[in-house]
Amino acid sequence: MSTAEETAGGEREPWGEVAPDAARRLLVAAVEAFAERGYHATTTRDIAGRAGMSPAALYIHYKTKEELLHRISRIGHEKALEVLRTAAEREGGPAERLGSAVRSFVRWHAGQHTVARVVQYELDALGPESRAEIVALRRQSDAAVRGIIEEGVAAGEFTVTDVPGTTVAVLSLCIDVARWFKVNGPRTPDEVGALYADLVLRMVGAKH
Amino acid sequence: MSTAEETAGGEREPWGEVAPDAARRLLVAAVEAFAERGYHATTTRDIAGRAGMSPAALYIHYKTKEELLHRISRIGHEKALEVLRTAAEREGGPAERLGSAVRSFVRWHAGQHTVARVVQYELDALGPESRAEIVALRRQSDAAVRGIIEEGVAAGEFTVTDVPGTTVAVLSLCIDVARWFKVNGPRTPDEVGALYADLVLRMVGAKH
DNA sequence: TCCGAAGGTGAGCGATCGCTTAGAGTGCCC
DNA sequence: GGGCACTCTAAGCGATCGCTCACCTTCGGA
Repeated sequence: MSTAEETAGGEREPWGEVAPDAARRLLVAAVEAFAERGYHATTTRDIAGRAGMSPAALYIHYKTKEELLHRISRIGHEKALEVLRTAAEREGGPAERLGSAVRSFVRWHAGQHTVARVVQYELDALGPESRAEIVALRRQSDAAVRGIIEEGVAAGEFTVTDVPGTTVAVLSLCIDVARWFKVNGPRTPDEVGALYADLVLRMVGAKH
Repeated sequence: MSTAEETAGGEREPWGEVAPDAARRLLVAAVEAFAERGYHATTTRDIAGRAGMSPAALYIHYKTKEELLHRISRIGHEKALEVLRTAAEREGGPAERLGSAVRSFVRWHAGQHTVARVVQYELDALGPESRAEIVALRRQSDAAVRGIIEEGVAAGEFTVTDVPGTTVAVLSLCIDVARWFKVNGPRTPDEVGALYADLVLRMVGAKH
């Protein structure tokens, strides 16, 4: 795998684009709190406390608690989509590209599982217009995966009868990693990614 | 498939064992509310209102709001485990039994997706002792699936290198159905179950 | 040297939360 | 008919929530 693939999506500096410093610290604190307790169970006092600030300081940088969730969701989804696309658009046949996409996407959901948990499981807490924006990003992930599967079927490399259904299953499998992955568990994000890439290639009946 | 397999887990009368009538109505209302908005975003006034009662009536039948979630989680997990085991213990080879187990388990998570959503995604809202009880039930589901896969590998019918990892992936795939399944979507619970059974048999490299 | 913008705090407002209490209605057994 | 257990309601308590306001500090530029 290439170096570009490894660092795509800013896995090293997840929130480097957020400024100023206090706003970034609040956002990082919110990600931790939301991932641990969930959006509704997290208080603004808890977020501010984790960032080493008073409760009122939060409202200098963000209008509401929901805006914090919205910013986290949008940036997180964009990172995940970037990771997926970078791997999906590399050179090679459908099997190589699907395997690479799943490996990268899963590695991101495992390695950044706190962000991923918020991004994937707290969507309902957003208002209608914010949620619509995020759903649009999600559809692009779906289209990217479905595109490779369709290509593989057309090229005779995959044997899939229900392409939309298999696409949903593949994405569901990858996303749910964020729910069960534990940092102190028996597997590294890399190992889970490799396992899942193999499983998905079996699901689409890839010839090897 | 057998009639026993179709009705296992009380898919027709999900809360028939809960008495008296008012307690069951409150529990059904809580399932709906928790599934729609999440545990922490649901108020006791909302639950009582859906059941057509005053807020205070809730505390005649349940000590706290958390006890309601605990009861829902325990009963729901027991139903899901019963569905899984009934299908897993039927006659036939590993491939037939794994396919049957996945089909039934997925059909339950799709058909009872409101219950399943609460049961699978609101676990963190439970206290330590309640959560431990539920986690124990979940381990039994894991053991049931892993058992079949190990059997299939031993019999030379499956080709799986990482049995625990594949088991986690299979269960994750099935459980996450509760998150994305929509009643008015393009597929019935039966259809999703059939699709997923096929996908899982491919994942384990079942010979056919 | 003075000033205004920017970033921060302590105190607290109005609303709403989970939950409790006092008492009323109902049916069943003697 | 009287007593009692059970079920439910109206009212509201104390705590905590998201968020606001008045005020303080810091600092770069004219």
